[in-house]
Amino acid sequence: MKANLPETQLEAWRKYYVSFWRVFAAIEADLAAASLPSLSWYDALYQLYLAPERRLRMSALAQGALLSRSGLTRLVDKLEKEKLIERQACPADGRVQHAQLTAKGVELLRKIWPVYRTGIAKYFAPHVSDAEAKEIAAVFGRIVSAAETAAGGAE
Amino acid sequence: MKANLPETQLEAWRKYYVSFWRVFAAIEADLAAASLPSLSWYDALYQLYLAPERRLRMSALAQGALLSRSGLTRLVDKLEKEKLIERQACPADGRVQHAQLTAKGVELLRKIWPVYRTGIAKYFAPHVSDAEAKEIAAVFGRIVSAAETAAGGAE
DNA sequence: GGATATTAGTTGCATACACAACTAAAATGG
DNA sequence: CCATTTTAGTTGTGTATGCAACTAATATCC
Repeated sequence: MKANLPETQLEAWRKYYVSFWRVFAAIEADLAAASLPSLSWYDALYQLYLAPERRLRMSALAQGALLSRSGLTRLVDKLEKEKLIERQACPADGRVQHAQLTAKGVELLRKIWPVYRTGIAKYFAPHVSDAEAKEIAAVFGRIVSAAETAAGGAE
Repeated sequence: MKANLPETQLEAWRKYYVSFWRVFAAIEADLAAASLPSLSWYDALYQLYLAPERRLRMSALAQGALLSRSGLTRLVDKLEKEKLIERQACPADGRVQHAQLTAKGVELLRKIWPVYRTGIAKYFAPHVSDAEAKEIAAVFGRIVSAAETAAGGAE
C-alpha cells in the first residue's frame, strides 16, 4: 500500500481507465446497433456456460458477473422472463437458488459472441501485439487475483 | 478489423475487462467509505482543472469526463448546486455554456485525490512493474487515441 | 436576407444498478 | 431442541446514466 505513486504508474492507470471506458462504450454501442443485449447479459450467461452443468448459485453468479447480489436478482429476473435461464431451488438447502442456462440461453450467447468478438478485434486487439497481450494478461491476471482474494471470495 | 481473434488477445481482453471492474469497484468503495463523491465527479472536476483557465464547454467536458451530453448536463447541475463549478454563458455564441471550476471545486479535488491515489496504489500499482507500466501506458494510449479519432473528436 | 440545416445544450423518459432492510432457511450452541 | 446468529436471496428505494425528442441559437445556401 505504498502511498507514493510514481508518475509512470499513474500514467498507466490513466490510460487504462480511459481506454476501458472508450472501448467498453464502443462495444456496447455495436451490440445495441445489432439489437443485442448488453455485456452484462453476456457476462452472466457466459459464466453459466462455463460452469459445470451450466448452472451456478446466485451468489457465485453475482461474483462472476461482476454484480451485487441485488443487481443479480434483477438481472436473473429478466433473463428468466426471456427463458434464457431457469431458477432452480436447491433441494439440499432451501435458501439457495441455482440459475440454469437453457438451450435458448446458449443460442443467444452464440448470437452475441460474433458481435462482441468483432468489437474486441476492432477496438482492442489491433493495438496490442502478441507479446503485449501476454504481458497484459499476466499483469491484469495478478490484479484480478489480488482483488478477488481481497474481496474474501476465492471462488 | 480482423475477425479472427487469437486466444492470446482474447485472454488479455478478459483480464483487462475483469480487472477493471474489480479495481474500479474497490476504489469507488473507498471513496464512498470516506464520504467522498464518486469518480465521475472527480473526472469532471479534474478535466476542468487541467483546462486553460479551468473552464471548458459542456460538450468538451462531456468528452473528457466520459459522459453523454445529457449525462453531463445532469452532473453539471449537481456540481453547480454544490458550488464546485459555475455555468457561464458564452458571449460569442449563445448556444454555448462553459463550466468554470471554482475554488471550492479545486478544494474538493484535493480532498478526493489522496483517497483516489491510495486506491490506485493499493489495487493497481503493486501488481505492475515499472517496465510494465510504461508498456501499459503505451498500449492503452494507442487504444485511447484510436477510439477518440474514431469517435470523430480529436480534442 | 429569409428558409433550411446544423449545432449546443437541456429535458422526458426508461433502465440498470447499488445499498439497506427484509424474509426465510440453516447453522450454532447452551 | 429452542434461541440466537448467520447466510442466501429478494424487495424498497434512490441515483446515475443514456437515448430520443425538444428548444434555442448559429451557419448555410439560394
